[in-house]
Amino acid sequence: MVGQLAADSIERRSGVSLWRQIADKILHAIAIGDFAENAALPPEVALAERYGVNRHTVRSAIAALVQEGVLRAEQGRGTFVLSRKRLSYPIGARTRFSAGLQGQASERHTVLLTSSVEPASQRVAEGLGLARGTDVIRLETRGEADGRPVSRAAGWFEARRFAGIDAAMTATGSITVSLARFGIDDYLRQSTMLSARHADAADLADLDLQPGAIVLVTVSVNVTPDGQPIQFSESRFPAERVELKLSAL
Amino acid sequence: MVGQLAADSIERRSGVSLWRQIADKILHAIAIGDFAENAALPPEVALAERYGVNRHTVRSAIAALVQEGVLRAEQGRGTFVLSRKRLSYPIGARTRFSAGLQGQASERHTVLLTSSVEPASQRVAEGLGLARGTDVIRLETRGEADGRPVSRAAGWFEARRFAGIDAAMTATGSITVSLARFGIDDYLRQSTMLSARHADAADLADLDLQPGAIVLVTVSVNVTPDGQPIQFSESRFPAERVELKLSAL
DNA sequence: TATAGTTGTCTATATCAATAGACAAATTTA
DNA sequence: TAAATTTGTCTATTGATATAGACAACTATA
Repeated sequence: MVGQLAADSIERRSGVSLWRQIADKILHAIAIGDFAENAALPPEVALAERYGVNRHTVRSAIAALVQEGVLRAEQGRGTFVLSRKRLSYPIGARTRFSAGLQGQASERHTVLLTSSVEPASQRVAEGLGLARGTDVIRLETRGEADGRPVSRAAGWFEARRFAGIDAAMTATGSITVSLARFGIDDYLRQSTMLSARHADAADLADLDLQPGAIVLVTVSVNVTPDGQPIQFSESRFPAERVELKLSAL
Repeated sequence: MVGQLAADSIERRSGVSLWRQIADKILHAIAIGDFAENAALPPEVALAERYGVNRHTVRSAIAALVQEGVLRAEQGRGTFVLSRKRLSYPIGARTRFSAGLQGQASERHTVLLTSSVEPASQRVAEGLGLARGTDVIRLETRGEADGRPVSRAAGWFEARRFAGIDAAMTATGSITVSLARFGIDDYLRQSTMLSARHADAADLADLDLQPGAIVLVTVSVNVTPDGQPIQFSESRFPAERVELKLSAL
């Protein structure tokens, strides 16, 4: 006996199919460490009995997770866990992407996907303390750990002050280093709003998720030590691969 | 024109039904303030066209939200928004339940549901720095704002040190005040782990949710100013009614 | 080698989810 | 009052979801 899946029941006529709910439960069990890497899942008939559903329904759930790269099924042997526990992503006053993931993933980096200049929307202007419509630079980035996307972020900077930050980001691959080129040696996370929702079409593509997944969303403002706003950002994290560790803000 | 719903598409064959996805989108739009209280939703045919689905599918989504108490439909007139924006629940070093919700809800309180003594599980023991199996008191509470549940928490305290905290909680209705009776004038949130998942059967009952809803889950340890653990807790928040505001120390 | 245990595939059936169209009922507006 | 707009109800059909049972294919082990 290796792992223990939650025995609580599942909901019918909920708008969420039974196989999706069971897949979520298996993901959760793996995420909290109920199954070690390469551990065998209970046989399909046992899972079916535990959740009170047909074996084929369990198979649908497993098929989705195999498709997702979480499980590996071997005929005659069993079904095995491929992926490790969720990454624990730190959120704090001095959160820096790669620093906090040390020891959890052997390889990690941030990719700049697109950059553009646009007029500040209402919320971006509010966050940065600018007039609405002021030109801002938008950087779209993706954070990856061991080749899997673990975050997708959009960051906005005042265009006049940070002209060329997109090039710096491309060259250095780091927001922190890029900001240093503009004389920002230190910055703090001023405020963070946190919510969760179902992944939409953009999330599915950006984070390589399967439909029905859940994303955590943070909206935050970074400021200099003297309180001057420099960056407004919205980040999305796949809840099945990441949990957030709130440290001293 | 009053509100603006996200134009992005919805996912078919995802394990999450179209009506559930549309209900989620409407909830989100209300939550971020796209619709004022008592504002009219676009007519069903308009919504159906926007999402590329049949009118009856939109009606299923609306029916679920009416059932949930979020919308009110009036034949011949339209469909109207009942509930306000999400509560912004503060999470910080000194988070106290009711203090942070001032101004967002006219009435708020914490109800003690059950209390019991049990041997500490592995994670509770770890969090409190006790040996596994040590007796701990478990308090189950529900936070309500304007009559609607906004949180459901389980808190564990060392039984020997905090004997009678359940009675104090019943009498005072406040964890903070109860702890003061044991000489704890101040305490800090040491660490918080944050995740999100689909609501299970217990969440549905505890938080008065509809199947398919999403809950935010925090697991945290409170300590005295000199670092001594006093409380281990797990809280669940309905993502459709609450967002978390991570504040500074 | 035989047997038990496991995943894979097939057929069949019932129920839920989604589409389609028509019209009724209530409200607002011209 | 008449017309336009909107929600409510009904029937019918299609596709996805879930159940049920049987058996094949593969693996490990007695």
